[in-house]
Amino acid sequence: MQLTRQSEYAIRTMLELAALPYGELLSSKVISQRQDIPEDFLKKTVHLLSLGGLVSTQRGTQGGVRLAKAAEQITLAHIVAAIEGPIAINPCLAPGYFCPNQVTCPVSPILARAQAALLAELNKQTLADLVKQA
Amino acid sequence: MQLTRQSEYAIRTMLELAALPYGELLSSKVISQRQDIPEDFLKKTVHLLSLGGLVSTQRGTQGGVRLAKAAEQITLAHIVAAIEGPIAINPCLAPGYFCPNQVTCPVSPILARAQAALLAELNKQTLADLVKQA
DNA sequence: GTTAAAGTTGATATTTTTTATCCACATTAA
DNA sequence: TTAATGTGGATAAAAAATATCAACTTTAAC
Ligand code: FES
Ligand code: FES
Repeated sequence: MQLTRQSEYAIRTMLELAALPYGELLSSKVISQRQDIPEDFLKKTVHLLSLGGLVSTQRGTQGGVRLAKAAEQITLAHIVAAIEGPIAINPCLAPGYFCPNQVTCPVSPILARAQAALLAELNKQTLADLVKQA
Repeated sequence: MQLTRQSEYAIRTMLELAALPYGELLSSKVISQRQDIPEDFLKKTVHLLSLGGLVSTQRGTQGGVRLAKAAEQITLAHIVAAIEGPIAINPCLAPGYFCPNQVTCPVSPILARAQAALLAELNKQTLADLVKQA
């Protein structure tokens, strides 16, 4: 019932990027040093963020990572989903999975509501809001 | 970000018990057969529920497990907490842990709110409500 | 009293997931 | 041309979750 450490790495990375002037690049190496995250592991994390469309990357000398869209359009839920996949507090609630018991299962509606509430909160504030507060 | 299978076992067990006339015993063995849960693993799960004050147990022949309080006073949140400990979607939010960054950390308030929303939903309906629906 | 049914407890094994490391490669700006 | 950087895949190490085993205690039933 916890976020993985990798999600936390991703959040911290996104906060670093969002604090920069929009469009500016920061290398994984620098991020890993500033945030004390294992460099090679962070690289993969950044790659996941990239696949999720949250950051774009630039190879080569002076390359790095930058936000792929405005910080106003990014929320914690987006970041977590990019790393861990769609948030599902129970396998039965994962998209694409149809549980055979679902019709009679009295638990699943409650979990569904709980999950929706969780998600709603994670979407309430944008990355931009977070940076302002810090 | 998921409930463990053990929590699911616990929920299914509690539903079995709540379906019984109040105070009636059911042995771990029978529950494990009905719900297709490894018996020895279920025994430990039941023990956790017992430590959490949700069920009481009776040793010896004809012994078993029964609800320790009315199904109206038990929610999913209680069950999960008995198995996994206090629900914390992030280590920083675990009771007793004081994160040194908490003062400046912009993420923690959001996670705290998300966690509260999750918990509220998990507490909204009682075990008794669930049994009625099934 | 004996016995068999049950919960208790702790050790250990297995499996799965998460985290970390390593390295060969592709791209690109300087 | 070269050094900095992301890409991608393999592998290892660590941690957590799940499962199994076995010796023990309690207790109702006979
Ligand atoms: S068991 Fe799958 S929905 Fe409840
Ligand atoms: S890092 Fe602990 S509260 Fe944010």
